[in-house]
Amino acid sequence: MPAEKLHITLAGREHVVEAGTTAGAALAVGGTAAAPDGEVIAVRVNGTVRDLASALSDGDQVEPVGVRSPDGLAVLRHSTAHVLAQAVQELHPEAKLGIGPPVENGFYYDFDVEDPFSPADLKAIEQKMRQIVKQGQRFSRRVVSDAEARAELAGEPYKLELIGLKGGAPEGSAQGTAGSVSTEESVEVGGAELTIYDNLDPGTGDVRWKDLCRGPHLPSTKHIPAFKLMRSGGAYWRGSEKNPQLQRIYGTAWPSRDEQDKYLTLLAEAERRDHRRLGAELDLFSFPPEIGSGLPVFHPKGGTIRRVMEDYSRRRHEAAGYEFVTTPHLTKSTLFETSGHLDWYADGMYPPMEMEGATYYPKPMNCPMHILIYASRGRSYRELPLRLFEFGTVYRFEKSGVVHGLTRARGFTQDDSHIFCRPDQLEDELASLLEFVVGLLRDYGLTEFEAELSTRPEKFVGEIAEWDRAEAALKHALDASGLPYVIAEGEGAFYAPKIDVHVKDAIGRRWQLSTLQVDFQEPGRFGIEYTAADGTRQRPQMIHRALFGSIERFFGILVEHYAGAFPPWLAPVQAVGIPITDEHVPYLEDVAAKLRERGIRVQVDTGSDRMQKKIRTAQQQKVPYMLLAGDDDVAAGAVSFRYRSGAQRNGVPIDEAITEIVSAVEQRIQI
RNA sequence: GCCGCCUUAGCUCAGUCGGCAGAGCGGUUCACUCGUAAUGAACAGGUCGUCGGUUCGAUUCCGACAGGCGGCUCCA
Repeated sequence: MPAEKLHITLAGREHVVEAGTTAGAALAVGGTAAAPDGEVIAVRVNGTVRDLASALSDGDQVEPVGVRSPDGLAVLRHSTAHVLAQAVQELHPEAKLGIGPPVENGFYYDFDVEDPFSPADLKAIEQKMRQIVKQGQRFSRRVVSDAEARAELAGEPYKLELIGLKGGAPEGSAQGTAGSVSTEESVEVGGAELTIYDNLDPGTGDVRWKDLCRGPHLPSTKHIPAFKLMRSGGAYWRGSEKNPQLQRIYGTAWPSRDEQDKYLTLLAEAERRDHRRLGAELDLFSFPPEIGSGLPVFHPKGGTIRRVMEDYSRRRHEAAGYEFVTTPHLTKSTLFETSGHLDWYADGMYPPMEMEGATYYPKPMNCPMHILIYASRGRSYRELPLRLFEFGTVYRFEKSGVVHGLTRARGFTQDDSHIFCRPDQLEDELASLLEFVVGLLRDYGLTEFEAELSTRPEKFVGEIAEWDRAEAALKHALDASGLPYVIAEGEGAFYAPKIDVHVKDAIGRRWQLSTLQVDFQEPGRFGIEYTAADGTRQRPQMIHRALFGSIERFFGILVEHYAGAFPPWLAPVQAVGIPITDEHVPYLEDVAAKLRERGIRVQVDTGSDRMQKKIRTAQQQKVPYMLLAGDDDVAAGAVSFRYRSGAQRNGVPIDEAITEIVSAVEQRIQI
């Protein structure tokens, strides 16, 4: 028997409301129609996000959900996905529905259609969506039985499949890692019961469209202030290559036009910084088709930056007790048979070459070769930790569709290190290693870091006790580092728990860079040992560590981080002399010679352009310092600065100018 | 690898409803010698990605391949 009065808690305060009061109405009673994070568009009842229209029970704890909260944004975006699907089915009645979850910054919906969507189709669909939004159709939830759902969705084979899955209880998908796109099916059939959402005509109350969906949704489409369709592309049904490919439409949706514009501006900024574009504009590198997809060449300017990056890294590694090794690009197959890589990674390797009865492979990784260096003679506990370092170029046959500029190439150079240590040294070694990694990344101008600790997966090699000890050591290293981190349970490789270090770039994008892994596989497979103090043979611990990941990828990330305006110490051309007239060329050549003596990369623009044009050229090349000289400067023994920022400083005595540039380079400051 | 789109001068792009192509920037040369983001003129530069098919004729239409772009899957 339902109570006539309900005792509920609204945003932490007790209230009594009439039976049958909806959550939205109750919130109005409680005076919480607006939340700090925007218009209230849903509620959290006893911890679960629900529609404003949902009914309450006695004793419910009710919290408002503002549109700018993570849950609120998901409701907004998922509701927009419904509008998208409705528009698509109105324009393309034959389209079958896949799923349509919210994702970071937006949403998507998958459709099975005869012909893929063209840009013109997207335009028409967006137009139709605007009509639906303007009409203010109401989202209305209803609970249905399994049989009812199957009857109503008889024409939607994918929805039927999802209803079927519900019985089989799709396991609660782990929340996606940062930046990854979630395809959680729970959006459709996550709850204890099956629900269908109807889109109701605001005037007649007729059902205009419906979808199997767990919800929750906005009260009506009127609450979608800003959205835009972004792109379409193929996507496998339920994310599996073995399934048919559907057509996915991506969109973005925001609580206001301003926020959407801000987001679109950010995307434009990311495009402006794209390392592939800047790589060509600044003459840094290219991918000659004659060489092959994913195989870059570095031009003199890119080569200079890369050399400076490597030189600095080498110096720091040397100071940190690393020893430098070099290994070949090819190896007999036996090496990768021993390591086990041929068993599980042959697809990712370049195909074998037969030579004089032996089979050779280009190496996809350096570790087995470093292990052979360790194993080249007996090792004493006294020489551990042994830290081997190499800029090792590897080749991986990335599938043709995944090659992407410098960030996903087929040939690249890892700043690869393998550290062999005694078990009792593991913890200290990991802690100092992490400190070293982050310190070096800071020197390249990155300031924001996050880490992820990936632990033992279900399938693993080695002893559980070993794993526990290694995971504890990794965790201690993280705690000591002070880095914010998350633990990804069960996300480790089968042979190693690991720490991944992510950085945020200048426009807030996250990149995964460094990785530290404690390997439980290779030391055993290669049978490496050391002689302990008591004369017994012991197996060393092995740590894999790539700091940049790959030089090429890190290079690409730095290009985007700096938008091509490298700090003076990395800039390929650090200063350009710009004569006011040809007469001042010899004077600037003298200044340039003095700078060169101090190790500064300087050029004098002796071309026939006007001085204004030379400034423009240097500016476009993002040269940090422009040194101008005319009659006044020559008379005063000075130069006039123009900085990349546009700021100027006239009549700077030559010695002072040199000191300024040299010290900016030495201190690695950004200007 | 899969779905879709794209490939014309070094770069960015226009163009040809099938009759051997054009601009701007860049390059070269000449003139100009100028004080903080484009001086002017002339010239050079293209087997219209490659191979095959259709056609009297293909840069244009069709196919395959290569390379690129956006997604998906993958990334030891």
